[in-house]
Amino acid sequence: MSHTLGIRQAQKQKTRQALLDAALALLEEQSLSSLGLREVTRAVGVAPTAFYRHFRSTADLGVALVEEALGSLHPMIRRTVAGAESSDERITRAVELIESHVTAYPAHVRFIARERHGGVQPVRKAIREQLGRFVEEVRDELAKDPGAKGWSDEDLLMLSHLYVDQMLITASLFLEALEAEPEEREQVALRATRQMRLIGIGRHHWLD
Amino acid sequence: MSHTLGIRQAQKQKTRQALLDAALALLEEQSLSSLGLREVTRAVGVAPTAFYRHFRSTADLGVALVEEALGSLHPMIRRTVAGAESSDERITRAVELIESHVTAYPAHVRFIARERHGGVQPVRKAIREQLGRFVEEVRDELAKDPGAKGWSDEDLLMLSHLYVDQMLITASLFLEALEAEPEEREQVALRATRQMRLIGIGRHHWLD
DNA sequence: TGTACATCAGTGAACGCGCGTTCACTGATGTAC
DNA sequence: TGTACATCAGTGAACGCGCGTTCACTGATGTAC
Repeated sequence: MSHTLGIRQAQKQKTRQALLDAALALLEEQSLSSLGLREVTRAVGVAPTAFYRHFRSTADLGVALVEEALGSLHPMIRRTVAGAESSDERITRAVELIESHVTAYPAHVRFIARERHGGVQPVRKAIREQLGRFVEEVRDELAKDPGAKGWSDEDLLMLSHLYVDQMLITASLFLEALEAEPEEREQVALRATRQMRLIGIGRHHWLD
Repeated sequence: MSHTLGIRQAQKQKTRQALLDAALALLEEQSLSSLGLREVTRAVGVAPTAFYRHFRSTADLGVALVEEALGSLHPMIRRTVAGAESSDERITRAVELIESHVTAYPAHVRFIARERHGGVQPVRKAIREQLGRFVEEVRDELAKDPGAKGWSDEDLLMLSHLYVDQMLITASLFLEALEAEPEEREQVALRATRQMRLIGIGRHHWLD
């Protein structure tokens, strides 16, 4: 499949992406379980029936959005954790990375935070699976660290869950602070940094 | 107001509670933003218009549910944190308390987890306010501990946020594991215990 | 290159349905005397 | 205690509206020769 897409395929992909983008925008102010198929097509400017050429239902579209949103998070998480010892400098950099990701993809972050425990089961499942993969990746990263010597696999998993959850919480707080005063964002950053530092200290003395 | 409610008031309260209960049950499988007023009244067995005698809208009902759900959580959180040093025994007891609360009030816990980042703004706000009060209560509890000597208010707040978020995450994991094998619940308990222990260690060495 | 046929993304009319909200109402409960 | 009037939680009909889904369609794009 090295040749360019045909005109027809290219146009289809474009419409599909427009549906995803419109849905994501509409989801800033509501949950997926109340998102209407006609709302989405109206926003894009196509007939309601065109929706079915791309998705079976809004739940199906939601699952596609999970891939899109967490695909864009993937590289960030690895970078954030890589060599994430308790060094203050590294923690600061990690928090900055989270903040810049939220600034770059606020709608994606909001979507994941909202639907992680939302009312649409297949979407919750897709998010759970993706986050599970993140946890494993973080564990693999942590295992590489010399400080992980003597740690059981259970211990490494416990810590990577803690890190992944902490990142999501921090991302969600940055999101809330996006339209607020810069001092509020700074406060979120400071608190998240302290929490990461405390976790780092606990990590350092875990085997004492 | 020491006398018993009149028959009329008592009946009204009963209907109101029936609406809240029915809504909570319906919210196990959907989000508040897609919950219909007619759904709720149908489940209770009253006319749709009766709804307006109690709530302006489903969002208004949602705010009432927040009070109900987090009111029932209040005593638990204080008990969980009181004297929450890193002693393993106390951590184990705290995790057991969370598990038993989730078992006793699964629908309330699910509602809060779902709507904390959900699509209905006034409900998100109500949850944020209640959780903010929890954070302050936990901070006050922590400040009493002798180990908190030398801690700044910022540090205490940072830690109480960490504890409150950790409790919510753990509650949500217990919820997911409710209908699963007992081993899965046990695994959630073990992991949460280790995480609390790690946080406790970090807390202990914070001022080193 | 040109022609004849196949594919299929998007259309537009039509459907039955449940929604939120209004309104005037009823009849049990509450209150004043 | 009894009577006459006020209150108000719950009713039921009616409304206009947007929903998801079906269906036969169109016309640009793709393919075979």
